[in-house]
Amino acid sequence: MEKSNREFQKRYARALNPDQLAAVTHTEGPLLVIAGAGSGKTRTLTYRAAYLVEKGVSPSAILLLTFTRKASQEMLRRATQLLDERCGKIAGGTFHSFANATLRQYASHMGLDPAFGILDRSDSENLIGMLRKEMQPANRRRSFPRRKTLADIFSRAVNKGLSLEEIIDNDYPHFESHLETIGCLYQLFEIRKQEHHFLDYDDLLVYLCRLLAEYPDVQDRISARYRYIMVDEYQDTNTIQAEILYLLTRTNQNIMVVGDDAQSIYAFRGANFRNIIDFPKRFPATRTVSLEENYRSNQPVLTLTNTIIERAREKFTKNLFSQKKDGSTPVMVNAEDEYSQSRFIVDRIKDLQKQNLPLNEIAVLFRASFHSFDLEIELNREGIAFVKMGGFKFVESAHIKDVLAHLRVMANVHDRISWYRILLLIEKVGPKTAQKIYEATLAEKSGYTGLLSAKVARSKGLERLKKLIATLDTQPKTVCEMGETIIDYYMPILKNRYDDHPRRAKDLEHLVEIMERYRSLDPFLTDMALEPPTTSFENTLYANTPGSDRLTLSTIHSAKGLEWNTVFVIWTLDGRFPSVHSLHKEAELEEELRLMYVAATRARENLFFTYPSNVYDRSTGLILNRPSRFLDDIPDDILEKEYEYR
DNA sequence: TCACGGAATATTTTT
DNA sequence: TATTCCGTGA
Repeated sequence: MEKSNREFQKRYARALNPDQLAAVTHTEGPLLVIAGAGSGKTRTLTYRAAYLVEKGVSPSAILLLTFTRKASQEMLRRATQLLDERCGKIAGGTFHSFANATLRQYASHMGLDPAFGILDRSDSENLIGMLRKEMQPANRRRSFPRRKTLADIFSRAVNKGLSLEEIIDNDYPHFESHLETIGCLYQLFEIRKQEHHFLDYDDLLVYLCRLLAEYPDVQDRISARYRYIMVDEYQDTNTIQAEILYLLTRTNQNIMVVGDDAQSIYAFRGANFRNIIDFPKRFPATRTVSLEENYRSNQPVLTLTNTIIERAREKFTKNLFSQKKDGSTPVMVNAEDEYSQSRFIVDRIKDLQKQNLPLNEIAVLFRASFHSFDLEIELNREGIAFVKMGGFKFVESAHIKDVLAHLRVMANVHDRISWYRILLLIEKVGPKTAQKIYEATLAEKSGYTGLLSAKVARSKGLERLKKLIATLDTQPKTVCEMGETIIDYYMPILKNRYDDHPRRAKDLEHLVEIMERYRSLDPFLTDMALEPPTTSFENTLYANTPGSDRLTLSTIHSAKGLEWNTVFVIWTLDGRFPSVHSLHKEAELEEELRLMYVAATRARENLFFTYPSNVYDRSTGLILNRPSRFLDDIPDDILEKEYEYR
């Protein structure tokens, strides 16, 4: 036993550097791992999961929490490769999926229907939009926030644990005059969610937190069950999530959190990077390990990124270093205007292609997704293939949501949002008619009889819907069969509404493939809300096709965790990046700085920044012509300046 | 009551 | 670029 244990330690020591090894083998008590960009964070988590299991810990006693389903799946997959099948049994998932599972189990404690539905972001927006319209007459006067903005305000208030008033004062001062109406709207939103047994993303966390805090017996049971907890991207947790973790460590303190305070870029969604800074205070026995060796970038890139992050006010100091000493100095380019900026990118990409660098190895990153519009035009003109990331997701697209809405009314007749959605697709049916029908379905407690009894003008479209609902209602079917029936019904609508219906029809085929994996409707719908397939059909197609060589365009947020040989960061213009919105708020300015850091640390070898001059900013009336303050006075030997690209 | 068209608007978005 | 929102006319 003793010998095999030493063997086993040696094996881990060979695969990891000393800091990584320290993190992996520290199993008892709180552990904070500060993992710099490119320092092997995922590797460390993966090895630690395998290490625990190899030591004899039961996989079901390990809880691995991440922010995306993909991240947790990937880690468990890699751990399984390292060790064996047991690693697949580790309880892994997102905070939200963990909350979902736990709340369904303990629904009665919280006064919830165990079959509660989940509202994704656009569902919430639709619901808010409906309520907004109902209140309309009161707010004619001045521009009232759009439904999306309202959803933002509500979500931010919950995630930051602040009042609506505080959020509006801080982030939306121009809506101050509407404070009262917004408050009413929020209450209506909360009431309607409860009436319909819906939880939105934020509710999942809030209810879980309350469950653990208010029911010590439940807290005991759950916290005893997970003896080892690991959390990825800890810098992006919000206050509620940190509280949940704290509550989960009641029976033991074997909690490991991994993150990089310098890469905290989600504060606008309520992430609180104080969580990582304050972790040692919350868990006084904390051991802290810093991973500072970078395996991604060459030293010139790291020297620059270290310089950038140097300016952050509050941080765990770390200084990344690399074994790859050689490389060219990052370059800052001043372009005459937006068009020249795009030309510069295109020209440089062509050069790189001539040097046989595949497009897959190049990315153009930017602060806001519209920053790439002009460049996209140029790329199209030049025939350079690209993918834009961070845009629309598969399940968020209208046609997918349309089909899902039909399934959702089958799962829950009271689902007003989905009823309205499918009814408004029908010609000659508007909000009023939809409302009448919805009320009739409520009274009849059945979609089919509701449609029959509603006192509305007959229409061809409605007759078709009646037939569809009747079929779905009376003939028991698998999820997949229901989906196909609905799609048959939906195809004429799709063709009518969208010019690009062939592409969208392919998405629907893909949806059917996904449905085949499910035996019943409820888990399917839950997964669609909580763990949706991340890529659109088109993207998966290209990602799997060898030889598909495309440039990546991405917002910096969506680029986190990724890397390329060559990275261009465009619009590094003061007022755009940092954005004018943040110039007068220190905390936000700090976040912009970290964002610049994240952008720059994506590059392995070549790193370019570009900014156009003489840009007129409509909102402030200012002419913007200075380079980003984050890069402005960096010495030439660290960041080379190339002036005036025309 | 609905459909349609033009104008306005937009930071970032793991669930 | 794409979506939302609102006014207008049928």
